[in-house]
Amino acid sequence: MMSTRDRIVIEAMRLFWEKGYASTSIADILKAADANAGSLYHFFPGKQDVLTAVLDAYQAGIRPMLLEPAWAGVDDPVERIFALLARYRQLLVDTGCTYGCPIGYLALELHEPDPVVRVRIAANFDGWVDAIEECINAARARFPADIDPRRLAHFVLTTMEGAVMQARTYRTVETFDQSIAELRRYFDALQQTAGAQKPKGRKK
Amino acid sequence: MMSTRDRIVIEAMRLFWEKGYASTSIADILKAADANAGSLYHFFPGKQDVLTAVLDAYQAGIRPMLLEPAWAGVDDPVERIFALLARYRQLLVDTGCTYGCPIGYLALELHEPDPVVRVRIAANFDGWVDAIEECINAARARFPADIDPRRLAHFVLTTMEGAVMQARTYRTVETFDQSIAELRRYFDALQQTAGAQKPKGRKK
DNA sequence: TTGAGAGTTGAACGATCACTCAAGTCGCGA
DNA sequence: TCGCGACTTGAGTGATCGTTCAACTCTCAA
Repeated sequence: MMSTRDRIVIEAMRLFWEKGYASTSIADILKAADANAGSLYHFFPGKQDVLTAVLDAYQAGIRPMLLEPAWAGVDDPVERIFALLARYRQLLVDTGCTYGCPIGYLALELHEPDPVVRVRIAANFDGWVDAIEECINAARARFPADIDPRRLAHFVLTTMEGAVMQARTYRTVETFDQSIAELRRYFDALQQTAGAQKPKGRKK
Repeated sequence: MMSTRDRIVIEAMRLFWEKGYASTSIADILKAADANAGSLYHFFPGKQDVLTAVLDAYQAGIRPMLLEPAWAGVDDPVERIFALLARYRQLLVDTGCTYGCPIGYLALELHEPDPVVRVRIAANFDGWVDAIEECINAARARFPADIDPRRLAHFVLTTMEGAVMQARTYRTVETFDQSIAELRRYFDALQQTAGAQKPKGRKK
């Protein structure tokens, strides 16, 4: 059976994702988690502590909930990067281009966040970038020697977050697809420069 | 003399930029604009109408307040793109990496915004992308024939917004600089492919 | 001089916010 | 069987939210 604490965190994850942090009231969380105010404040000193628990839960879920499903059946490291991006595309399609990356959402909403919160958002980004960097390093030989794998990995995150933001604003996956297409072209150009070894398994 | 209505819009622009829409109260705006509640509601039916007025003001200011200062003394169209990005970099530096693009901020904060609001955010993005597209078209001969100028312009916006988001999260311009550096490398690769005509005036 | 409309004043409204707390239920070791 | 700590209950707190409104001042055309 799921504990009250877990139910609160899970429903808060969903609500922060759907409505944002500021627009989600404690009452919203309590109703969704079928709990009372006293229970929530028994586990969490305040609303912000619910947020930090949510961010910790996201971070813990990066590999099992995000990367592993996205990478199932995809072996080529570079294709894994684009498989992950395709995952976000699917998220946009499934929600009518209204819900994007929950972390990026919180990153922009909380303008002057408590360091406790900001550090956790940064940690989530780091976990994501780590995964991309692994892929780039696994295909290191295909890229020019002077590229910086981590810098390029950050650029993939930059593209994803920016593309999701535009897709949500325009309510179209088209802008998302076009940004990813430009990123693909950049990757192709990089790999072409280095000599284009074993480009295997590219879809479509 | 500046009218009460103008003062309200200008202070609301600043406050929405600094604290976000939801976190800015009517009382905040009234205090900053030195006005009373009745005056605000004389000009605006509600808080959301203040927001639409702010978005209209941003859109009207794109050329005179953003593009013209950024492009002063920069003639090369491609360098104008990066001069505009440098403008956002300066904004980050001046504010200790806390304030980024006000439109991107609102775009993510308002999750299921009234169409009236969403259309205005999209219009702001469009105005920005139009400017970039003009630059690309002005240097059309330097790029491969099969690139889509508007698509590439959207990609510049994608990069800017994503880079600003990360800079704010990490509280460093470094991540911003690195993303822009990757974009520069992409532009260089594109122009190299097409034959590299007249690369003039690149700084540093 | 007068009247009317534009603009201003600021107290007050009900709703909702994050949060508190005294009283209660429950499981479990002693 | 007892007692204690973990957890739950839900009414209630003051603060703040967006918004209303009747009364007021000011400007200027008639």
